[in-house]
Amino acid sequence: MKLMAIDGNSMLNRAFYGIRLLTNHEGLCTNAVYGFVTTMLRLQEEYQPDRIVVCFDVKEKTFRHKAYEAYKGTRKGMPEELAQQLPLIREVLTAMGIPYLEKPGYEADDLLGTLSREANERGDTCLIVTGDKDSLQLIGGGTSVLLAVTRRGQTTTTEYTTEVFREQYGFDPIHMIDLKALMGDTSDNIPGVSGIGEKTAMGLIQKFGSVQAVYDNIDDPFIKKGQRSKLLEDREGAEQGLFLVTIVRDVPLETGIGDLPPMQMDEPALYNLFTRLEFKNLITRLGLQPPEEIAEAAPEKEITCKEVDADTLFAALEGKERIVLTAPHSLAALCLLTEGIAYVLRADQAGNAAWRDMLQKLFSGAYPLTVHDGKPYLLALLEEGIEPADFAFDTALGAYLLDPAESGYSLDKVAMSYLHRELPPASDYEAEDAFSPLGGSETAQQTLCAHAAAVGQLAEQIVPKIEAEGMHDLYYNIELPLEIILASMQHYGLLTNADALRSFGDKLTTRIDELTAGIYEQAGREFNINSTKILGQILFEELELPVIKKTKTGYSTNIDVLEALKGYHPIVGMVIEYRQLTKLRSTYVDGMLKAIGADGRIHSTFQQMVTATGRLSSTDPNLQNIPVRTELGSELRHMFMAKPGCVLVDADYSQIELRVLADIADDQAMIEAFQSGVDIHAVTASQVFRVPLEEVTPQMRRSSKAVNFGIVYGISGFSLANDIGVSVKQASQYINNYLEVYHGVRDYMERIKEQAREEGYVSTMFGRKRWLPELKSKNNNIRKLGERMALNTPIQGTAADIIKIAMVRVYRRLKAEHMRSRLILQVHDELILETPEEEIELAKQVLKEEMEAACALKAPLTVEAACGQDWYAAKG
DNA sequence: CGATTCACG
DNA sequence: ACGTACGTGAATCGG
Repeated sequence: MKLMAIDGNSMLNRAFYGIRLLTNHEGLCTNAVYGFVTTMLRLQEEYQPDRIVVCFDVKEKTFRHKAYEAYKGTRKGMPEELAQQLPLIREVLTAMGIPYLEKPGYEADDLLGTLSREANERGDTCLIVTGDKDSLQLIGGGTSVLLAVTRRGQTTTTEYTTEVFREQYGFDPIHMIDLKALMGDTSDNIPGVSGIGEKTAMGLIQKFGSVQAVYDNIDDPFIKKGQRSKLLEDREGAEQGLFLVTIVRDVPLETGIGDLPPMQMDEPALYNLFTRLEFKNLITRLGLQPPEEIAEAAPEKEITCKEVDADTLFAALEGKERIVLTAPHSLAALCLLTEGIAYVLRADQAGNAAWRDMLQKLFSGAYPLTVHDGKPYLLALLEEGIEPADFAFDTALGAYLLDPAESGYSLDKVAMSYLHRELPPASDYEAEDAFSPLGGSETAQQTLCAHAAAVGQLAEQIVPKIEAEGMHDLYYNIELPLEIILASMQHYGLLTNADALRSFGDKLTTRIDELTAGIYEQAGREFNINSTKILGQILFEELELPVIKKTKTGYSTNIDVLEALKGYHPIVGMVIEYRQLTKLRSTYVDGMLKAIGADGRIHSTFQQMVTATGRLSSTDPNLQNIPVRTELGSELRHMFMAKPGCVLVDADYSQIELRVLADIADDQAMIEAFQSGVDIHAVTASQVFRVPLEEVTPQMRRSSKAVNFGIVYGISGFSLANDIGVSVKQASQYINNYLEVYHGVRDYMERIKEQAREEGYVSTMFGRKRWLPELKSKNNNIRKLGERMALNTPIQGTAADIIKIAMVRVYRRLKAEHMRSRLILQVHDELILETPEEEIELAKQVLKEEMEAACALKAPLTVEAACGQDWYAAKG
């Protein structure tokens, strides 16, 4: 028989430090357990042992230890994130049917030693799995050691037999004890002979074989004088070392080898456990099935795949309640799945006009299409001049609402999360020639059908979950209709003046060249100004300017630091300007030029499934961070224009987040402040400083404005102080005064944190949810971060909901009134239309009305609209 | 590919 | 005693 005996503590440690922290939804750390299980499975497969047993340390603790540990909140020397995984691994082992041993007063080593001895005496072989070299002494007589090394998250093992060990160390494994006894080990509290290190000890044992033999031959000329005196001086260290290092091999065990049961997985239990731990790929790998009734529904349904023409298709789709659509984004082919039959159509089998007619009919809204990430299809249709209707359901959007903090909602990821299945890659059908008459399109069709089946199964799970979470309205009235609006915004794009952009860039370059020369001169040499590392050296080492702040890799050279250094050296001001100008040139001038399409317009991508709060984001290029705060930067906005005969109409909410806060917190004082004054920061100042509105100084207003912002983010005195340049004490005083006046806000801050802790999530006014596992973290900083998220997310998220509602309303109103104005941009609290000149007034009115009516807050929303030939002018 | 910096709301 | 404002995306450096 072959026994595999695993050092549980050593392997857990290895996994914990070798794999980045993983947590499940609830914030439970799982990386060590995950690494342990995968390593164990791999070894089981490779070595095929007849029995596996895992040994753990249980250190006896004195009362004093306990008190100390309670104070520290952790086990001694063990991070909490690892400690909390100790009970988990026992649960996993139980579910896997793998026995484990622990005995108070003995270390895992001792149990391994005893088990291996017993095994060898019975004539069985034993494989010890550990990361601890001390165990190498156990090799021999039928026992070998698999020594584990973890690199880049991968644990590899080397099998040490007597021969392998001898080859490497030059002595027998049992003398590992002697080696360690001489050299000692501070981390294990083994004294060793002081002054004797690894090299010397190794030489001595190789020559003499054991500690005893070394002392028996202490006068041997091989031993150098210095070493001899050290050895003689500290013989006690060696003796003690021998005792401490020697693994006990006769622990009285209740369980003998013969009693060990073979591994027997309790699959349902393991399924549940791995589901809780979110070990999705282990579920797949072990082929675990959900317990009982779901197990019946889960097996992949056989679907039939047929290539058909349009007429056959429409006849088959008539009256169906759900039709799943998959296709390459080019729409070169379509796969429509309904009631177990997948119909495939290919553009190359139809005439151009016929294909277009078919698309028009299919996407007209007459057929309830379910897709996964529909925006690319909508975009392709718009490019064909076809105006599609909303989809009936989009599983990607659903998955996003159910957990907006995930990183990406590609079909393969979502299928993995919900169906625990690996799908064939979309590249099978996204490839340019996937449906060319020549190419082997068999795979493309099959994958398309397989994906359709997966989307269908996803919908079966996600549709009811959206209902159960109370997200029906959020989903069907906000997110789903928004998809096509975003597609159309991307489709229209924003007209951009490339020539003006280039000449602005040239202007920047001229100045950048001057600055570069000036900076080199001041530094006394040429260097890469863009390199923070070198810039740091120049400023803080060569020019010896005071170090204000450090990053974890070196000196910080960010704008706050540079501003603080401005008075010290003329180079600083030049660097500040250099930074600003190069930023403008590379990110904006060059970046935008690269993005201008053949039609002279920039077609950004509006991402609907990225942010954890519900906001949109904009990429390739990002049009939501075009400069505005500085005079020079805002000039860039001249480059974004309306086409001839049109203007840009820009409408933005005034203080939407604060109004949302006033409403959510139901803070009377703040609601009144909004009702009474146009200048909320001044009104806040007047209330916080208890002076009449007329006597509010600019300084007071500035402070109040910073506090207003800070509150929304989950303020601290420290950060506010940093922001407005007063002492922490002073800043904390401001916050206190503020919360004194706005006690509804103070109550909200407490309430929301507590609620979030209890429920594990926060939600917006419209039912958007964000899970906050951070609140359960043992790490104080992470928990604090979680609290700030709990505070901020309902505010930022509700504001995001509101402007999304406004977008849907504006889009529908423009359509209903047959206007030619088009929504082209959204910047979080701002909407921009491209509007024919004759519609300007109407467009402003539509924007203002629909945006203000999007949500009736106790502090009512107000919108300001302006227009102009370009974005600069339209900003009012 | 992570870290740093900086642009926006 | 310690670290410190929410949410994004892009460019750049350097290991």
